Amino acid sequence: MLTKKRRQRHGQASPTLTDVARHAGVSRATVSRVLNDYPHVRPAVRQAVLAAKKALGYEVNYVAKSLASGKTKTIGLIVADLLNPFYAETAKVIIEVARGRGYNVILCNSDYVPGLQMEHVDLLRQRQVDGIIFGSVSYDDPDVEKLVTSGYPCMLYNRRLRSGLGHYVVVDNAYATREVTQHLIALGHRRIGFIAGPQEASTAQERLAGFNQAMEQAGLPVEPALIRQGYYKHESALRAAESLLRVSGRPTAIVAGNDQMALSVLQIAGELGIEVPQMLAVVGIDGVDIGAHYNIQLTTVGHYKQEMAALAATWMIEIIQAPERFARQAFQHIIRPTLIIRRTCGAIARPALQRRTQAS
Amino acid sequence: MLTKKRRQRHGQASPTLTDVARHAGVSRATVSRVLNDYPHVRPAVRQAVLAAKKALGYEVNYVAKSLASGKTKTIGLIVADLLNPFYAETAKVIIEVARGRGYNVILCNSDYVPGLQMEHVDLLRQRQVDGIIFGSVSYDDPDVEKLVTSGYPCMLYNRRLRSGLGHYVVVDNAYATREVTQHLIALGHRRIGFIAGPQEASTAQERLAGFNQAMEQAGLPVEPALIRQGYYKHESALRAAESLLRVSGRPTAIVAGNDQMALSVLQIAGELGIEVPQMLAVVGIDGVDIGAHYNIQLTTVGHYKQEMAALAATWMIEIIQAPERFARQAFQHIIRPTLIIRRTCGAIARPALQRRTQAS
DNA sequence: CTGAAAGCGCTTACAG
DNA sequence: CTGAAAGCGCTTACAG
Repeated sequence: MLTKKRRQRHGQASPTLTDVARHAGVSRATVSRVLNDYPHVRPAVRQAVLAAKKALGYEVNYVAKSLASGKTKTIGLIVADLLNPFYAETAKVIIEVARGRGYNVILCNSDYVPGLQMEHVDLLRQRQVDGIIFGSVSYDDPDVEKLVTSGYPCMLYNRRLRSGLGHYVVVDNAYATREVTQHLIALGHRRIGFIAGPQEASTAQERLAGFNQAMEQAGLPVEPALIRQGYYKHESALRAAESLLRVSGRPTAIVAGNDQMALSVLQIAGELGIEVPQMLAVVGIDGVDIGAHYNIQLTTVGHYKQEMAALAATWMIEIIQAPERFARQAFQHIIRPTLIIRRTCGAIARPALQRRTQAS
Repeated sequence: MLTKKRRQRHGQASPTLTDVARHAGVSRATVSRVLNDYPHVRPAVRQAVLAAKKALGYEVNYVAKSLASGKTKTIGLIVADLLNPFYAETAKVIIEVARGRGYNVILCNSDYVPGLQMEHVDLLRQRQVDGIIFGSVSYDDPDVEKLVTSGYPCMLYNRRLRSGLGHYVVVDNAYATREVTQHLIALGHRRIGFIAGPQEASTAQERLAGFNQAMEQAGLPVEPALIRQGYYKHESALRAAESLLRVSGRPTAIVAGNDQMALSVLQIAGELGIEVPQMLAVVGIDGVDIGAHYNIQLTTVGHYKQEMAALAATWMIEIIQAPERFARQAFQHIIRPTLIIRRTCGAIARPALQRRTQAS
C-alpha cells in the first residue's frame, strides 16, 4: 500500500497522470501527448484518455510539469509601488495580458529601494519564473545589466538602463515634459518650478532634461532654486512642494515629475490656501485615472500606460517563447504620449460637460 | 556526457544540489539538511557544504523543492479589481506580509465576475499554491463553499459567505454604514440616498442593511426611489448617482456603498453643478488613501483595511502551516471601523491645517 | 501512432 | 550524525 504524500496530508489524493493512464489503458506518454494536444494520436485513443480524465476529475500538476518541461508559465513583475496608481493600473493590464496567454504573474513591490529589487530578482529566479518584467529599474544597475546580458528573459517598462541594454518599452519622457512645459509657457508662465523624481530613475533624468530643454528653447532661465527633489513619493513631494511654495517669489506654475507628485502639489496648495489654477498652475505626467476626476482635473501627459503595459507583457511572452529571435535584436519601443489639457493648468475656464450631459 | 536540459537551453547550466554534494564530498541528503537548517549536522560538514554552495554559486530550484516537499510557498490572491484603490492598498499589504514569511503571491483579478473567479481558483490549484486568499467572494458560492469545506486552505477578507463557513476577516459593515448614516442624520439630513453594491457581495447586503437600520432607528422612511444599484463600479455608480440627482426632490445626502462609488458621486455632482457639501453631502466606506486628498476630503468609515489585509495574510499562513489547528475552529475576525469625518459630509466648515503648518 | 525508460532537482523515511 | 534509495508527477528523446 504505497501511500502518496498527498494522501497522508489530506484525506484523499488528487488523481495523477498515471491514474489516468491506467484508467484509459494507455501509457503515461500517451496521456501526456493528448493533454498537450500533440498531433499524432489516434482519435479513439484521444477519446479514451479524455474520458478517463473526466471520469477521474484529473487536473494537471503544474509543479511537476514545470520541473519536467523546464517552463513554469509564470512571470515575475516588479513594480516600485502598488500605491502609485500608475503601477496598479499597468500591473492590471500586464496580469490580464499574461493570463490571456496562459501565464500567471507573481507580483513584487520594490518600494523604490534598489536593493529590495535584487532580492526579488533572486527569489523569482529560484522560483524559475520564465521571465521578469521590471517596472522600476535603476538607471545604472550592474546586477540587472548582468542579468540582461546573460540572456535571461527580461523586459523593462517605464524605466530603462542608461546603457541602453535590454528589451524595453518606455514613453518619450523628454518629449512629454517638453510638451507640458511648453504648454505652461504658452499660457504665459515664466517662473516654473519642477519637482524631480529620484536620480536613479531614467524617467526622472529624462523628464528633467525635457523641462530644461523647453525652458531654454523659450529663452527662460532655469533657476536651481525652483527645482526640488520629490523622489516620486508622496511624503517627500509634499515637502518639496511646500518649500517651493513658501519662498518669496514663488513659481506661478509647477511641473511635477509624475502625477503622483502632482497630487501632492495640489494637496499642499490647497492646505496653504493657494488656489489652483488661479494662483498656481500644476501639471503632471503619467495620466493616472484619478487625475481625470472632477475634483482633480489634472493637466498631464498620458494616453500611453495601457499600451506600454500591454506591449511589455506581450513581448515578454514573445521573448520567452522564442528567445533566439531576440538574441541579436532587442525589442525597444518608445511611445509618444499625448498632452491632456484639463483644469489645473488654467487653460480651461470651466470643465466641459459634453460627455455627461450626452449620457443623461 | 549527460547534457542537462538546462545546459541545452542556455549556454551554461545552473549548479544543482547534486553538484554541491559532489563538491563537498557528502550525500545529497546531507546538503539538503544543511540547506534547510536541520539540527543534527556536524559543524565541520555544515561548513563544507556552505563553502561548496558558495563556490558554485548554488541557488535552490524551488520548483523541484516544491514537487518533493509538497509545498510551493506561494499563495494565490484573488481581488475584484486592482483599479479600486481598496484592493491595490490591501494587496500591497498582503504581498508584503507574505514576503516577510517567505511566501510569494500570484495576483489574480476577477473583475467582479464570479465566473472568472472560479477559473482563477482552478488555475491556482493546478499551480499547487499553498492557499488562496479571496478578496471578493460571492455571498452564495457553492464552489468556494465546497473548496472551504474540503479543507483546502482558504482565507476570505472583505467579503464572506452567507453560510458563515470558512476563515475570514471582515469589517462590521452594518456598523460602518450605521455610523456614517447616523452622522448624516445628526447633521440634519432626512432625504438620504444610497448607492448599493452588487447583490452577490456580503458587504453590499450588510451595508444596505446598516443603512436601513440607521434610517429606521431615526424614524425616517426608507424610500426605494432613493436606493440605487451601483455594483461597486465607477461607470454604473456614475449612472446611479446621476439618476438619483436628476429626480425632483433629490436627496440632500448620499451614502455610497464604498469609497470608489463615492468618488463617482462627487464626479457627477461636480459635472451637474451641485456643490458638495453645500448642496449635497456625500459619504463613503473603506477609507481609501485618495479620499484624504485635499481636493476630495471624503467623509468615510475606515482605519481597517491595513489590519484586515495583514490579518488575512498572517492567518492564511498560520493555517497553511498548521491546518489541524484550524480544522475544528475557524478563524473569523470582525473589525470595528472608525468614522472619519472630512469635508464632503458638511460637518467641517474649512479643513484643518494643523498637520501641515506644524510640519513647515 | 505508441510505449518503456530515463530524467527534471529536490526531500524524506529508513537504516546504520 | 550521515548515506542509499525511493519518490514527487510530469515530459521527452528513443525505439519500434
